[in-house]
Amino acid sequence: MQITLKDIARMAGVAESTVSRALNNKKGVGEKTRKKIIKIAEENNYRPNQLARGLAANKTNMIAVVLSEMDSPGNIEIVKSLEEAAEADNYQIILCNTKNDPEKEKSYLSLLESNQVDGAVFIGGKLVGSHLLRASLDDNAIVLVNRLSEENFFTSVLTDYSIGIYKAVNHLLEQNYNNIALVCGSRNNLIEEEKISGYFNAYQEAGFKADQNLIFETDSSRQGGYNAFLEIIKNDSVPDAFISTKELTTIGLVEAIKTGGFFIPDDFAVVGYGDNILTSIIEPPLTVLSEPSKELGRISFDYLLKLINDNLEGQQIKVLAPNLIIRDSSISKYN
Amino acid sequence: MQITLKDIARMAGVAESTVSRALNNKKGVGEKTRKKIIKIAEENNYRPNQLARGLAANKTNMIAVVLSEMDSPGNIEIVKSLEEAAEADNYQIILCNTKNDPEKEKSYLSLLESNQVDGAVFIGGKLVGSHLLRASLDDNAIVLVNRLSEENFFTSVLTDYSIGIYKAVNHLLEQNYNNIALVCGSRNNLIEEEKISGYFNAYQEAGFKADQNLIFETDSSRQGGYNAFLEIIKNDSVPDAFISTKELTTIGLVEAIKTGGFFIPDDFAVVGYGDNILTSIIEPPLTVLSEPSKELGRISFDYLLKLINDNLEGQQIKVLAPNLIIRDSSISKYN
DNA sequence: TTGTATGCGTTATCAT
DNA sequence: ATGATAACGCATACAA
Repeated sequence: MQITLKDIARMAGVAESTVSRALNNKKGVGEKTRKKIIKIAEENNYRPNQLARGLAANKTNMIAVVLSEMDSPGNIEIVKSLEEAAEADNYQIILCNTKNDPEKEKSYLSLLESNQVDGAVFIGGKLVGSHLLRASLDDNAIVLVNRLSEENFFTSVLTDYSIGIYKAVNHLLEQNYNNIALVCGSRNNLIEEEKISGYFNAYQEAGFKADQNLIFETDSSRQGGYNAFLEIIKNDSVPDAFISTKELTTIGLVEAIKTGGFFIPDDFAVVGYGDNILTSIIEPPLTVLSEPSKELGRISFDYLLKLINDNLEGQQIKVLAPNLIIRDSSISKYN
Repeated sequence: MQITLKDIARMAGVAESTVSRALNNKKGVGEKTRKKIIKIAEENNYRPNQLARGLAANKTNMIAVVLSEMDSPGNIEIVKSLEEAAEADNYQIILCNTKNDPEKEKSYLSLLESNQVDGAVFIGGKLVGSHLLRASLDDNAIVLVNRLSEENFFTSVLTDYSIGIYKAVNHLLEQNYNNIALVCGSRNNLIEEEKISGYFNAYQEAGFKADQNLIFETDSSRQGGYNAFLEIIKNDSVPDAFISTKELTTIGLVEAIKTGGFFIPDDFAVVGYGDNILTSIIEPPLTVLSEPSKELGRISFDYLLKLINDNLEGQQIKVLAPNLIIRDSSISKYN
């Protein structure tokens, strides 16, 4: 059995409360007794029982990080960044993978409701469900990352996909690609609608007419991107460029193009998503929209911490713009 | 404030202990009262406070997963698999990233000592330190994954790197590559010694003489692999094949070769490490040693669960062999 | 400065 | 079958 406060108190010949104060650096303890207590604690490798501490103080120093999917390098990057921020503030992270299953999300939410964590950040995923809404009413500390919804009462940190796609389309138009296909996720997700609006905005501003038929929905997997290409080239009007808006979709799309015997950017230009190791090693080097993963992680933890400590007034929404990193895959040779 | 057992008890007009029994499906509760209690609990969205529960029952249903590095796709894969296994058994995962810092490892170990988690699995990393040893004496539930050391008292799940490298060398020799360079990590890690022994074994068995000078140490990063190649070609005797034993090193190595204007496998054959998306999209398709990540995760959780429940007698060591997946990068055209 | 006492929300051991 | 009560290990308000 572990050694407890009581044991230390007995050994030091003082009361438990004194030990508690001494070990938590609270004032009201004589310097001599404090020294003695700390010495004894160290000698015996005393570790406060965090459960008891949490129960008494109503604080666990743990947060839940709820991931919609673990296959996305960007999401992992966000988690890494969150972990660093959390560690600096002495917070532990409980990792939750929902695989986009709302039921799992609901069950992980009970970590909050059962006081196991002080707060939670939800990364990605679909619409906010009623379970999340209720959690917000219960005044829990919740931050949303890259998740959008109609009734959003939550503090959020978002990537501005609209401006991102806008930049990408603009760039492609400048390179004289005019039939730009947009490969995105299911439109029942508001985030995808954002992308589409950026697409139309860019076309409109440039004075071109966007073609509704060049927008393709697919799931966010590698296979999804692969299949998307196969579907697209079945069309009457074949595009001359692709914008892929998810990380793995991008990979699959490029593979499909190459497998089909086509060349990038000669036959098709490609703008992918995510400045990660994948898009940096695939050939040709890919022009991508780069998500500010580090910032997303850091800022969301900042917000969460403030929410936990009641230092955040009202709903905060931070929107970060992705960068367009231009590489070979979108540079027309006929310019 | 959350609703508690006491509240439910009051509403149902029974004692707290009865509520506890009813909600935990323990016997000794009348069917009618049980139904009534459950109904009230559900109506009020009651969530047992896990801290209190853990404190009383000395069980948290949480485990720590301590990662030496998060940049390895294989490690992430292990975590995913662990998460699935854990979720099935109603365990939560606390994610800990040590970045190979022994101090951090030590601090994460206190999660065990402070009763915050029921057990911990350590993935990768260097030698077992004295802190871990002490933890083992304290009878904590600990499982080691892909970590080796002299004084190893721990239940472990290991990849047999020796046999892996052996297979790789054998394969390359068969393809008539005779000067095989081995790129591995620092030899102060026993796991790396394992690799080297596999290398020598294969050479010896084939009746060839292995060249000590063809073994190169580098860190496990992409840059490490890149630099390794640059160093190696400075040598008098240049190899005709490479075996890279880490995931990111593999990527860097291939990049260096290609950047140098060389071709794979014409100028150099390459056997990489890790059957992940990276090695599947890099060109040419890479022959790799495939680590059984899924099994590593699953089995380590199995062991851990048994340790927690005192169902594991003695020290268990499970060794899994990696597969050699042969693709273009190691197939000689002159065969 | 230090000690006493109480509570945090459960589970578990006794009675009844 | 049910209830009263004592732990679990700590923090904290209050008393001394």
